[in-house]
Amino acid sequence: MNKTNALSAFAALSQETRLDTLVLLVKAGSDGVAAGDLARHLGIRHNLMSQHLNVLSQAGLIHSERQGRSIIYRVSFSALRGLSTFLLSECCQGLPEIVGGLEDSTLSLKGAP
Amino acid sequence: MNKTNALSAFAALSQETRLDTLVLLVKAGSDGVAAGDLARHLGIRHNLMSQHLNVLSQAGLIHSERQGRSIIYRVSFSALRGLSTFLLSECCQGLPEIVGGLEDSTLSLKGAP
DNA sequence: TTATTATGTCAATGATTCGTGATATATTGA
DNA sequence: TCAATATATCACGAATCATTGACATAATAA
Repeated sequence: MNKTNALSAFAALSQETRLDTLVLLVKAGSDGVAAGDLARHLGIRHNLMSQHLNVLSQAGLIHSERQGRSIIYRVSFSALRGLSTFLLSECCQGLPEIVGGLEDSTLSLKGAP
Repeated sequence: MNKTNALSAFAALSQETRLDTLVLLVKAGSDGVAAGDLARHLGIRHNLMSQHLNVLSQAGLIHSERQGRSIIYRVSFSALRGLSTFLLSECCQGLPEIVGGLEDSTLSLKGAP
């Protein structure tokens, strides 16, 4: 994840519908979610959904795969990991004042059932 | 850091000059940097710099303080920490596939001289 | 094949954003 | 006080973005 990728990713996540979409896809995990289901969940039209999905795709944050007449979208774990690393290492420079102890606040989630 | 704050922060960081500005301010730490020095460093006009600084301020990512005729800008450690937590916990849901082992890649920086 | 379902693409429009030029405010020094 | 320095604000045009409506494509079912 270089600066250009990160800029695209930040831009993609700066829009509420797209941020909501990403969270839905993260929660769905490797199952993924069909484009239509995403649109229904978010209460937006299918063509607008399609365009937002395209932005997230271009940013490399999600991938898609056709399954029958549906198209299943899945989050890219590696891209999200890359973005997280970029934020912590490049932006925050790994400063303890910022990232120190961050592990704990995320570990609490990781341990939850 | 709630969703609205995070959206503003992502928007602020989706522009190259502003991302560069934030990194400069993180590197400067609690010393901060004067607005004019930032503009000179980044090779942009002072009024454009001022507007970008305003966007970062509105997003809560930086603060300013007048010092003589200069205005010193400093990064908000807590805001950056909040944004990092939001990304890891809310967006990535603390999934091990994404955030597992992230500590190590940032710790390596923290330890560097 | 025809109809239906699921999704994508294109063009248009209003809203927002980026960068510039001109002007205004605050601080310091002569 | 007057001039210089440092920064902010305002107004403008160009560019980009979000949303809509209309049309296109792909897969399945009748």
